[in-house]
Amino acid sequence: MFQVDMKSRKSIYEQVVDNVKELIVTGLLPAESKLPSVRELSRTLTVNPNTIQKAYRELEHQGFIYTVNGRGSFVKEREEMRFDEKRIGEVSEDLKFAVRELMFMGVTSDEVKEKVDEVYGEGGEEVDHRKERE
Amino acid sequence: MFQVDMKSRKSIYEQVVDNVKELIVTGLLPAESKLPSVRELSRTLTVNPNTIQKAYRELEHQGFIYTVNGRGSFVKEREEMRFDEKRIGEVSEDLKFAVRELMFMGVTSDEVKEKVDEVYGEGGEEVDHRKERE
Amino acid sequence: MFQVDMKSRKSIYEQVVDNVKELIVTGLLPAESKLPSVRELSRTLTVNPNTIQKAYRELEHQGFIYTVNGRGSFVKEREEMRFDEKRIGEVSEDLKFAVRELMFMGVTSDEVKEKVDEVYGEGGEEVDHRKERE
Amino acid sequence: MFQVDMKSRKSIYEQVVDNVKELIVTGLLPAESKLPSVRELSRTLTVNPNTIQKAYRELEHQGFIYTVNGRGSFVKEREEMRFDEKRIGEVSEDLKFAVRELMFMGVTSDEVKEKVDEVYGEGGEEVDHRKERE
DNA sequence: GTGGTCTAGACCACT
DNA sequence: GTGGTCTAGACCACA
Repeated sequence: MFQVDMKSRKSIYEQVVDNVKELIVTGLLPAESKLPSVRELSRTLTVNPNTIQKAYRELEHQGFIYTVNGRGSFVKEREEMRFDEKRIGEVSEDLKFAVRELMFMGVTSDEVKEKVDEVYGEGGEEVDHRKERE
Repeated sequence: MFQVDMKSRKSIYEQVVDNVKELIVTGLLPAESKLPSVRELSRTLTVNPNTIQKAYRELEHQGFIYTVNGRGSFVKEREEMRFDEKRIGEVSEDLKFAVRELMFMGVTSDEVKEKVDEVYGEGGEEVDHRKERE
Repeated sequence: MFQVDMKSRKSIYEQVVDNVKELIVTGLLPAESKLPSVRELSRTLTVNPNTIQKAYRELEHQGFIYTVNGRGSFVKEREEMRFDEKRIGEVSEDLKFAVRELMFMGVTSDEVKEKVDEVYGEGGEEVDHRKERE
Repeated sequence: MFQVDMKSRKSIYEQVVDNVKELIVTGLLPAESKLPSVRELSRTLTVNPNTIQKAYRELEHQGFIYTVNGRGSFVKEREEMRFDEKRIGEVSEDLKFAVRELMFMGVTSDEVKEKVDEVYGEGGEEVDHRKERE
């Protein structure tokens, strides 16, 4: 479930951030579930606890998790993720950056939109919980 | 035509690389056209020549330009550039990662596609490379 | 009447301290009234008794309550509490610090004062202590 | 200009954050001015470079400064501080917390508002630059 | 047990 | 020179 690639160009803590984010966004880590403790994950991945803590703090900054001092870190409720215009702006920039590169490599606008639809297809059943329960 | 943003978190050499790529793909720098010399561009942008040197080496490495000792650097013929599927796959993953996060924050599929269109709008008339190749 | 937020970054014992203070200052816990016993409150809030113990000690230390062995803890007479100017000065500095940041972010003086009024609204009828002393 | 109190209950990095923030908000560190380098400030204050870096990163997260890799950290233009609702919400909570405590200690609403006005008085001439130039 | 902070010291990339 | 990352190991507060 958790993994880092020591050979990656991405820094370790960044990999952890993206890793956890992915798990949350795809629903594998549901709201209110407890993340592994800093020490535990650091043992699992055999990296320094400080590195994990840095990752967790970043996730907190980005609004994905919350941390309680003597108890651990937990996934935030989606409802409690305040609608964060700033963060949306940042991610939109990342998006555009990737789109530019794809355009650049000859990928058409329609092909990109197909990829977008794929994602909205994956998470489709997660988007509106009420639908599922009916 | 050439510009760098001193306030960006991106390193200067990376900005130069992206900048030149952009100019090539949009056709502003056509095949076989000569790039400014390292010294010249370093003066224009008021950055260290080493930085430009590094950017040109990277562009050569990525297959966009070629350098002839004593004469300068030139844009390759498009036929000689090949965009590998591997890179497209990697960037597609980046794209999906951003899309998932936007979806998670409540951005709709249509809004994402609007952003995609904005990028393809920037690029202008050069949107579909295949046309040219025909 | 008593409550703690398990998701808060504030430590539980700090929350209990603030909670009790609030009840005292708003008059919901009048002078000489008995506080719930450590064990009772720890059951009510489902937290460790040590945590409540610590909170009560802190409240005693700050001069809000007093404890009689074997009988329990009680709210002090207001005349016996004294709020030192030093503490008021410190909190005033915190206040100004926050106000400066809000000002910096473009929040107007009137908007800040609205927020102040909201707080004084919460407190209700107990707004002006001097009245009582007369 | 910069200082930390090793005896303070506040952590060192938090003191640095508040310290720098204060300098920025009061205009002593104008937009685009360069902050001392991580290493330099760490020598000045005789604390570990990591501690300073943590403080700087926090300031970046909060939108007060920006950092360029090989060049250093700089104060952001006020205009570039995107209107950050989330941050305003956080600081508003800090504000209310202080107000509650003041209310609690018998300070009247009007007295609090006086303090607010003091701050807006200090920074008054900074608020609208155009006024000054006329 | 948990997270939070701090130090000392190392290595890397970019300018 | 600059910041960015990482490690090892220590101490504290809180539950």
